[in-house]
Amino acid sequence: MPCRSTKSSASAPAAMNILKPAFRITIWCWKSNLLKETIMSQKPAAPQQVTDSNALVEAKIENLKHLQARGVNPFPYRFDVSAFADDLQKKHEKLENGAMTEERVSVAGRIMAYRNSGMFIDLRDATGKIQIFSHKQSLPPELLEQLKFYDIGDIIGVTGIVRRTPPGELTINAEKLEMLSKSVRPLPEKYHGIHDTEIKYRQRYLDLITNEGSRETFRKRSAIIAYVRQILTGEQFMEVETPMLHPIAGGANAKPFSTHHNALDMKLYLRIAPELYLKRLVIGGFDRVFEINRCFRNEGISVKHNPEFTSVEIYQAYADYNDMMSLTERIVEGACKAVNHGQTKVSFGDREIDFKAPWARKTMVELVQEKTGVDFTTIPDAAAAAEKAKLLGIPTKPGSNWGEVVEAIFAEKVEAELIQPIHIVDLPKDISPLAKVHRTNENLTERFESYANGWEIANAFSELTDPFDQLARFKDQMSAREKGNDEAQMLDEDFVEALEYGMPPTGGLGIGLDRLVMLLTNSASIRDVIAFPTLRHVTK
RNA sequence: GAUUCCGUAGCUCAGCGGUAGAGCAUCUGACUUUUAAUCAGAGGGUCCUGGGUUCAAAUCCCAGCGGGAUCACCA
Repeated sequence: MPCRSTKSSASAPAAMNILKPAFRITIWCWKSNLLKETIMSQKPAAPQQVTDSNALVEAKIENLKHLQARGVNPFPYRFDVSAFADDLQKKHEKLENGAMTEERVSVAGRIMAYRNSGMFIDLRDATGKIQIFSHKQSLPPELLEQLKFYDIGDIIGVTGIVRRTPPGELTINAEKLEMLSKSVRPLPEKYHGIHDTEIKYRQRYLDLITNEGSRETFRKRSAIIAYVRQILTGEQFMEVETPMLHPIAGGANAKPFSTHHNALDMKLYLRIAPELYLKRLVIGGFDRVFEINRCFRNEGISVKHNPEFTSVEIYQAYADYNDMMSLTERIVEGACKAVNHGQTKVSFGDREIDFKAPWARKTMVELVQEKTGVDFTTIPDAAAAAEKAKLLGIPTKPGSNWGEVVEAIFAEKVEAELIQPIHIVDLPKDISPLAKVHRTNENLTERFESYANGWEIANAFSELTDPFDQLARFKDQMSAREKGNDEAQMLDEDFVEALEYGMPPTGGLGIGLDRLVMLLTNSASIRDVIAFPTLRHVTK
């Protein structure tokens, strides 16, 4: 807890005793360390109240009091851990059943199971599980006595000798036990764990304590992000941070969250994309930058959408969208191997997806033609294209431009069938205001979106570097906004000015990391890969 | 936002008009090389909330709250 005040007090320690407990906390903040320790070493108030109570809680509090009565602090400060469960399991993999070692270790973790009146405890730490054996042969009588007051859910430290029991369980023969934190609430059922999705999301810690699958998902999420960082820094990309509070919400077509800065009396938006700031850094001379970023979009929540989500945006000067395709493949294939035992194939539901590079590449209009038989490049007029779409059974919004019509048909007819990884290339200019016009077709841009499992997982362009064209595109977006499209982009004149100083030809790439984690962990919902997904607030 | 399904003990779930149930967890005791430990016993409920129908509602109907799924918007 931050202690911001340096103010000292002349109050004598003795005076503290007459203060009510709640008031003491306030005072802690301005005390010297010495005085703080004096206060903290005082016996804490008898713990009798939790936020709500029942017989199960009371039973644990009783055990806590028993420990205190024996002089045990149920919430001590530290413990010297010398080994982790999984390391021990691996190290002694070949230890024979019934064999002893001479290795004395100290482990710490949560009691997950308690058998034979505590003689056998399953202890779990961050890496895995190990059994603890408490017996009068090695454990002093007073500790054997304390063991009665240990409960499932308590966090304890254990020191002892590693052995393997005759039935084959790697075990520590406890010579010393130490209560490290008393749990006063019952853990969920040990066999089934937490199934209630609401508890899983609102009290993620309970999900993590009880469900190995959830722990594994979040470990893989971390490994995937670590891999992305590793491959990019290995290729001389520089990790940077750009603002999350934007005076203009740019870089994507989306509804922003808005807020207000009091001191500046200024409206600010939570960023919908870091794109325009990252490009400013490229203009500044950082030729290869990336940001693993949280974005915020004030839109619907679904199995694939959370209001805040994580992506990585990458910019590489002197590269184009072809380079970005191969970079996408390197990142995704490599991340897949990193969490999938070196394999490029993963199961997702009843599907198998193979991320092995190179991926297929097809243009958007080509795929639309494959599905509908209509070559929309021969119908460049928006109204005629919309008419054709209607004949295909896909109504478009009135006033849609050509690109929006093509995109709508693509979304309706093609998208869901893009199961194996594929780059959809050369998207319409109308829907790509930050991408460079295609070098051979003025209605298209050098932009691609990568799909897998029917989901967009990456979006990239040869970045638009021409300030005159960029200004024109922004103006088109502005007129779309005026016509009621509240997701059209805002005009960012400062960004155009930056382009006027000269931006090198640049390839830019964004990858949705939550969706990538979903694919690589066989997770059906984005809420299963975001530790604390956005939920409605509930007051208990 | 629309449609639809769900909400019962701390957890996982049965019950679906007629006295509120099981397993785990908890408590008491037994046992002591177990591993979803076992054995004997006990306690534990706002059946999400509020209305309604009925002799009788956890159960049927309506509304609300929360959650899931699908759709729309979107990545």
